[in-house]
Amino acid sequence: MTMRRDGRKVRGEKRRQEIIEATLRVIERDGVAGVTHRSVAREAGIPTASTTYHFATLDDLLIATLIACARDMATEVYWMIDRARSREGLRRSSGSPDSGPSAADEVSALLAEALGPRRGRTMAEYELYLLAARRPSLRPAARRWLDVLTSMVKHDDEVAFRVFLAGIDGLLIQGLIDDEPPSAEELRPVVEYLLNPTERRRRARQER
Amino acid sequence: MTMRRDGRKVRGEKRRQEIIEATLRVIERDGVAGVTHRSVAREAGIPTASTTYHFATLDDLLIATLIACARDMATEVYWMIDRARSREGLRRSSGSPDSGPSAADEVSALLAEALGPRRGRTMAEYELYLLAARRPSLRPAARRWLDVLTSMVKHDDEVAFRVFLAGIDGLLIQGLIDDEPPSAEELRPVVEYLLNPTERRRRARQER
Amino acid sequence: MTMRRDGRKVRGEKRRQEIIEATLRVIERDGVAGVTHRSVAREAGIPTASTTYHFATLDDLLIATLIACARDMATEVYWMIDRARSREGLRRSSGSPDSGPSAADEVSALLAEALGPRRGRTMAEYELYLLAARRPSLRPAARRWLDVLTSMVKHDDEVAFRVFLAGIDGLLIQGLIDDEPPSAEELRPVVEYLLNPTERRRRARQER
Amino acid sequence: MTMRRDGRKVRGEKRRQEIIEATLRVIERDGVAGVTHRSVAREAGIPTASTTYHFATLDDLLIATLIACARDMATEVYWMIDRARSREGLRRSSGSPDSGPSAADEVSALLAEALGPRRGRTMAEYELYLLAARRPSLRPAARRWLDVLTSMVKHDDEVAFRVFLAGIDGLLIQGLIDDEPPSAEELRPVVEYLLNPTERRRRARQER
DNA sequence: GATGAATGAGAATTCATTCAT
DNA sequence: TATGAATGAATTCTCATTCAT
Repeated sequence: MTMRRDGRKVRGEKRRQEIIEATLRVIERDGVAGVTHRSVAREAGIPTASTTYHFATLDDLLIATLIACARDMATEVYWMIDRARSREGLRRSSGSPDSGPSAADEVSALLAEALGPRRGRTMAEYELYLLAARRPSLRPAARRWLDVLTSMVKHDDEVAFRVFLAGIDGLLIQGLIDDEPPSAEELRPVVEYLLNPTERRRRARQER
Repeated sequence: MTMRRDGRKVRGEKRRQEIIEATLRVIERDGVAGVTHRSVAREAGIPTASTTYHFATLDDLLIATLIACARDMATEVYWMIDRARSREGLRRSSGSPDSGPSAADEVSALLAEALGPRRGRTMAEYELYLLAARRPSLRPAARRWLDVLTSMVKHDDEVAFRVFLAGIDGLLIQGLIDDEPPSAEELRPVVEYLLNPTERRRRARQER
Repeated sequence: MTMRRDGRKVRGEKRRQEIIEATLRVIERDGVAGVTHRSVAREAGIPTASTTYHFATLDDLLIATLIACARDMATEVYWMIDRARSREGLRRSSGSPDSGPSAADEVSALLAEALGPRRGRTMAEYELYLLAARRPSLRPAARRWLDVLTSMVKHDDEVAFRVFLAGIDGLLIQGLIDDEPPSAEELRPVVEYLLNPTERRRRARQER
Repeated sequence: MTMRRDGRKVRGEKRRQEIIEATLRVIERDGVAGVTHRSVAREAGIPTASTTYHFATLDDLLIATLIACARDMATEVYWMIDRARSREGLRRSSGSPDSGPSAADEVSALLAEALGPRRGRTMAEYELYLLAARRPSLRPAARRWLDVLTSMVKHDDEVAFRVFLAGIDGLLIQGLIDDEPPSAEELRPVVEYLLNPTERRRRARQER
């Protein structure tokens, strides 16, 4: 078994990646409606025929791009949770329960970022949702981040967890139509509320 | 002195309405991407030039349609709340606190309807959100239903109310990418939680 | 015989004038190609149907405008010559042959103005020439200024006069494609030569 | 090692030439205003999309065509002068100063031809002037024939030469709005005057 | 008379896709 | 494999013109 892969294939794969990245940039800038073989080729600085060669139909291109986008998003969520756990672990072992940012702080910051600097990307992700609403084949991709979260977070309170997931989506989509993107501070109380019923309960129980 | 308006203007206004309604049907069926002067004219059974006459650019057409859509939606929410209040008033005066559907039942039913029979319309509304995300001029329209709710419902707990609004949006958009539209029963616990977390908690404690 | 004219007719005539003026502005700005019933109506701030009412076809509109333009131009040339003659008469009677601007100075200044501040108008006039080249009915209008000059200026040297007329047109059209409009100073020697080659030569000989 | 170029590019270039030639025919027939992607395709006997493929915008098409037209014109002027020089050289060496057509004869004949059989082409050239007046990028092309003449003809009298160039343009454009194209005979005296006013006057004096 | 509505025609342009090299 | 050329099919949009009020 040799590791040597056909150089052409490697290059081809690279080209595919370039195209997908260019497509994502186009979606961020102009929305899914702005995606054409030509606009993507223009964005990537390659010949039009190259996009049609690697993605015969526009659908192929869109699906590949949106799946890649969902994959990235899921990966990010994955690492985010992973980092959060590490920190929590450290915190516990060090016996300093109150130091460092709380989960609500972190989530608020992430939402603020999604609605501020990464606004284009967030819009692209919701266009993915909407496209998936019309095309069943895209639905698994659109559900990816929900799935990752669901699988990684232990949720003793099923309902509270579903509310949390819905709340995040609602905050994001509503944040997209605010005239000014909301700041982390503005979002924090709501996020806290979403995150913390359990906590509150736990605390409530401890208080008893 | 008569209020007689120029008959031409009246007919023109009627034609505009027809076009807007046809556009909404196209959006429900094929999404915003499916809207063209031609497809709308086809749907309305009128000449193409008639759509371009009344809405010179595609944007004019989309904006007018989505604003009309938002207006309808807001009106609906308005009446919905109004009916709910009447019922509550009746219930109170009749002294039968437990009869009739609860608020959670009603909201769950509405959501299930939005994701089932009225799925196309719901998708159209979220396409409005997304378009508004890119076009500030559409934002007031996109916020209409939020505004109506905010103005009509007394919310002593600001944060809980914001969570409720976000949660509804999140449930709807997530429901759109479910393979099977969720039933009212599946939605009910989450809605209940959104409507009255404190209550829920209290009950939960009592059950223990 | 009463002077009372139908008020409506008067107003109609005024409207026609407005339209023609707006058309000329459009030609100056965008060329003959930019003239449409609609663009003119837009420019004049009146309903589209008003332009089609007063000028049923585009040709009617263009012809009327270009004839008006030619009329203005001819009138201007007429007064220009008239003023020049008055001045010359004054100068002669006052016995001061060298005071005041020479004919060459004046013509150079006029050309510089036509190529500078009045560039748009000059382009419009040459568009008239070109349109007249294709439409015999416009030719008399296009020849107006040549005719006025021919009829007003006594030209003992027929050939020299024809050279003068051709030279002026040539200078103007060439001036239109210069990157910088030529100044009166740059034009003066050529104009002087066109106006009085014999004189010029004689002087040159005397200087030797 | 062969110079073999990609056959596709060769064919593409050929197609471009065909389109440009068809465009020039359309301009000669109907003027710049008659040029549309469709009319040109019709004239060339090719699909409409082929014109839009090779010249994405109408402007690209017009500019390419008018530049080609200017190139042709300049080339013609070049050879014309070249031939004139050869003849003059022959004449001188043969010691027969008066035989053959004079320069004035030749220029008059050329002008008459430009206003008669080649009228369409001449109009096209002046449409180039006018388009160049509005678009700086076309000006170098529009000035081509002036430049060629300027560079090839030795002109000890700068002013007289500028008058000559302007006069030619003036005669042509005025000839275009004559009801009957002027004959070479009618043009000759003026051309003679333009070519050699000094000489002419001197001769006139000697005759007296 | 003036003007909004209406519409058939056709403009430029863009596109997905196919083909040949 | 990669890419220019090519083209049929739309798409948006503009227009001249007609008609009814």
